[in-house]
Amino acid sequence: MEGIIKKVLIADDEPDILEIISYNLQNEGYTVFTAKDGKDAITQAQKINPDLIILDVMMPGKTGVEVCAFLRSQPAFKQTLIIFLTAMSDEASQIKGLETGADDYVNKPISPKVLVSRVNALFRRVPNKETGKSITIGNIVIDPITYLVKINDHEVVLAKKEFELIYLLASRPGRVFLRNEILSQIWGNEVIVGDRTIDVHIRKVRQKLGTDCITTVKGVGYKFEV
Amino acid sequence: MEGIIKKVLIADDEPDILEIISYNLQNEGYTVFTAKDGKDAITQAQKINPDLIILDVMMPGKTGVEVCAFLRSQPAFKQTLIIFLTAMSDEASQIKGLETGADDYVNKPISPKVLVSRVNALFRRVPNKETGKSITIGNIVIDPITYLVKINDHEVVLAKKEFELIYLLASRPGRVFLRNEILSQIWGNEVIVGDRTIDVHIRKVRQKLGTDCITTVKGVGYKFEV
DNA sequence: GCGATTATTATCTAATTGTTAACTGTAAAA
DNA sequence: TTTTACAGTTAACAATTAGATAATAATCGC
Repeated sequence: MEGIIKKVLIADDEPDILEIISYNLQNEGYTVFTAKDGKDAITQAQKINPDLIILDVMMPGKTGVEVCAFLRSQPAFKQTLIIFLTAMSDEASQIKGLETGADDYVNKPISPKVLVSRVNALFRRVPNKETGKSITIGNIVIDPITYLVKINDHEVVLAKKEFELIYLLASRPGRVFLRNEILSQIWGNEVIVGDRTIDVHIRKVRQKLGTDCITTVKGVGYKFEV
Repeated sequence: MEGIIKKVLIADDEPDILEIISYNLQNEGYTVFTAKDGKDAITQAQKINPDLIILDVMMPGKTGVEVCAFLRSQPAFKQTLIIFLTAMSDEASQIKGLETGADDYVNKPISPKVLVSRVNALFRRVPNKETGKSITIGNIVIDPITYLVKINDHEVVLAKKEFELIYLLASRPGRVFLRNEILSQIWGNEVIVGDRTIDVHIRKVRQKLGTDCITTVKGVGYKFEV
């Protein structure tokens, strides 16, 4: 059943906005959760693992941009859709917002109907979110919430990049990920790292996991296989 | 190899707009094509198969919305990203635009930088147009996603060039590929390799596959046959 | 700020993959 | 039958690519 009904988390400190957006999205068939500030948004996101998060930029405590940056640094939320909501319509903040990893940026005052259209458009493009859930393949369990990998119930502790690597590869078992894809998914498009960096991480993962579940496809990339 | 450089088609009847957007997208590394009206946009789209189409809504002849609706009705363009550009900022047209199947809707006056950010955001979300489908012919499956060739469920591992060769030939079974075509498709037009290079690769593929599914057409080229 | 962990780079090595060259086989044309 | 024009075969060589390891840099938690 999961994947059919989409979960949307809305974070805004203005109750009115929360209410009107909730109402409109619920009407459209989404399951809506709300958060009243940035910290709350993160807590809730981790609890309910939503398909989409709508973030007000100006919130007390943590701003929407900070929340987005934090979530995007976690493998579990790399693929989660994020829309910014803001009163600041200036160019610079819009660009900044989109570059932080948001999928859309909507200026206030908001037309609820336009927002709903934009939400629909995003979901049309990304039909089923494949991340956020723990992945089980054979005797290996990879859980992005706890950052733990279990092999035959034996826990393996991986560093962040190592975890992101195995999680990415395991998200589509068998599929070859080009080095470029790995770079843009894990390091981002702006960051430039040397050629051997991926290899070194791959090596560490292979070492720690013991099992050789990562196959090299020379000249192409790597893939997860059991 | 394709997949890394994205092709963007821009359709607008105002040359100034075309130019400024082209310039900014080219700077960002995209390959840009332009069309001056709706009809032209469709012709070009079919010719170059772009990854993203930016459509002005108000164009002489066919409007952007009509172009979008037409393209979306064709299987080849179901996955193509589409952004509307428009002076009409009213709610209704925005909703209409998004519901026609557009992925984003940007109001004029356009900030080129914001547009570039939005284009980047879309490509970030839809990174790989799943380049290449798996080919099944008889008892042979050639899958570019996993980089595997299966013969009667028996997996054969090919090197990169070998795989590219069989994939190219199998993409049009029965059709003869001239040696020149093979060279330009797999090696590219700049690279110059000796006459026997293709033969050697063909030989390895034949050897590894066991089955002789590659037929030599003397004086012409090679073709895939079962 | 300090120590520990994690990430990246540099360098070397090993392995694989790609190309060339020289030779052989073969089938059609002269 | 001989010639010719290709393609096939093979092995040697070249180039590319990834693995290993150690050293350096950056980051995190206290």
